[in-house]
Amino acid sequence: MTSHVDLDELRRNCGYSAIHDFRLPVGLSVGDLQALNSTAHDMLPLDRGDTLFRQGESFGALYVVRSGSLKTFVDGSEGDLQVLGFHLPGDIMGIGGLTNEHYPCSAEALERSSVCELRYAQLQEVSASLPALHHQLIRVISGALVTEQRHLVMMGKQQAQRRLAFFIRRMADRYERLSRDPQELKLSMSRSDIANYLGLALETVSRLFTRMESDGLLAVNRKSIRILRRDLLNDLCGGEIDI
Amino acid sequence: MTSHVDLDELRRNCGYSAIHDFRLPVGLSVGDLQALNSTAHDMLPLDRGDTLFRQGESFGALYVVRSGSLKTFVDGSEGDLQVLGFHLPGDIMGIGGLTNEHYPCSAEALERSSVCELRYAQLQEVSASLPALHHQLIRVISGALVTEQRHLVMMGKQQAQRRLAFFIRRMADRYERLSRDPQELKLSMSRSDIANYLGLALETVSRLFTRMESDGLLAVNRKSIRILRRDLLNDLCGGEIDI
DNA sequence: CACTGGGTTTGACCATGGTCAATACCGCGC
DNA sequence: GCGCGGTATTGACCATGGTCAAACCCAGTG
Repeated sequence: MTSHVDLDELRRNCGYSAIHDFRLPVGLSVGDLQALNSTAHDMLPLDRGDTLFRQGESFGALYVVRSGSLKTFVDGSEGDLQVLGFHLPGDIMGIGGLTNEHYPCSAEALERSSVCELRYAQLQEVSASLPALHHQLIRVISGALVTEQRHLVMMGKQQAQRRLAFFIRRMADRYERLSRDPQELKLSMSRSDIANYLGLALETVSRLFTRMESDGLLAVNRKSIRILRRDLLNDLCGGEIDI
Repeated sequence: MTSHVDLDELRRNCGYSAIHDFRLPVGLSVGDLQALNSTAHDMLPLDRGDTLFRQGESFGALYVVRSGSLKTFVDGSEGDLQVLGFHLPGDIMGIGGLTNEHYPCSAEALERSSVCELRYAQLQEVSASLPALHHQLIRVISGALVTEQRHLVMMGKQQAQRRLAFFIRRMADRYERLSRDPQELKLSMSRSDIANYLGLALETVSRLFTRMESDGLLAVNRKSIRILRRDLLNDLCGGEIDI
């Protein structure tokens, strides 16, 4: 088991982020964490619009967000594009590349962000001698799958407003996990990104924000969103967060 | 590497299905395959409507479809339900349960089907001594993630017709992989399942089928679909199958 | 400080596809 | 064979949300 001091030490370097997503409590000892940590390399910070990896590029590493945020998306041969997800600190990216040597989507920074790199070859090496880490890796990948399924459920909700409500609530949940104020969201992505993510038109999203504001549900100011009535938000979502 | 005879031998028992989805060429030797095979247990066949596992149930095993087909779906607390996928022979199910001890969705047979069970405890045991299998497991899970992303891309297509076209084409592709005739689909799921899967209304799907039929694209007879003009189908999808 | 430009909001209009309802079809058991 | 029940098709209607277009706001720049 890990003592507080050691975790705090790790927190300061890149490994921490990895640990955050390799969610504790895990079966990893302090030594294990240090081994894991040794596979993590810091990278130059990304500026808004910079690409971390591009769809089709050959796969080499997983990435963990340290600060800032990124989006992942696939683009079809004709301009059509689908945003797959938004990634906050602690999130792991590039998992889809594990199947077949190539990243199946692109990742782009939404604001100035830093990530660290887990070169897969090294990760494999380390985890070969650490069954706990191996299992943890599997859990993380499977977790990404479940996240994708949640996205799907959101897209299935026929009502536009429910989709957006769902989106906002999940953002708030993620903020809470990061021990940020879950009432006060700072959305780094554009309306158009949100719309695409939800399968809606950009204008619809904009309209819905103003509607929710005039319903007293939110206070919207550009990219800053304050949740005023969480209860009403939950009502809109309909159904609990069971999945 | 595996010789033909050995593969054929395995084909006869449950392991084959697993191998099919643990896609070859893999780094597994014949011995490895037999070890893998030893973890697979046949189960009593399921009848149409039978449940393989239920959302929320505690996770214990992965399942490989041997014959027939199943659907997976999540249901929210109020009647709303989302179909996540349809599973044909060779497909692995239950992967979402790896994250947190519980299946995040339910699985139900669409017709009389047989599956085999890979108890996870045993799988872990075997793969502990087989790095190749371990890596392969990771690839499979990641592959499931990518499949989910493809579903998402389909849901993102704004046009109902494009969604259905996409769906049909992917079904044909899967048929081809199973070396069935990819022109002649036997859809085991109901219109309502398809509609839900695509985020459409059941009536819309029905209408689209008849439209496509009168456009000379398909021949539709209830659950049997014959693809007459694959080229036109591809046109409808727009964009290539790049992802 | 004005100017420019991207992202955003708002409005008006209309098409796509959802809803409700009736009918048709097929398989199955009696 | 007949009737029944579930599934699928078809029709009519209308609401939601997409599209086009204009106005707006703020940030960054000269």
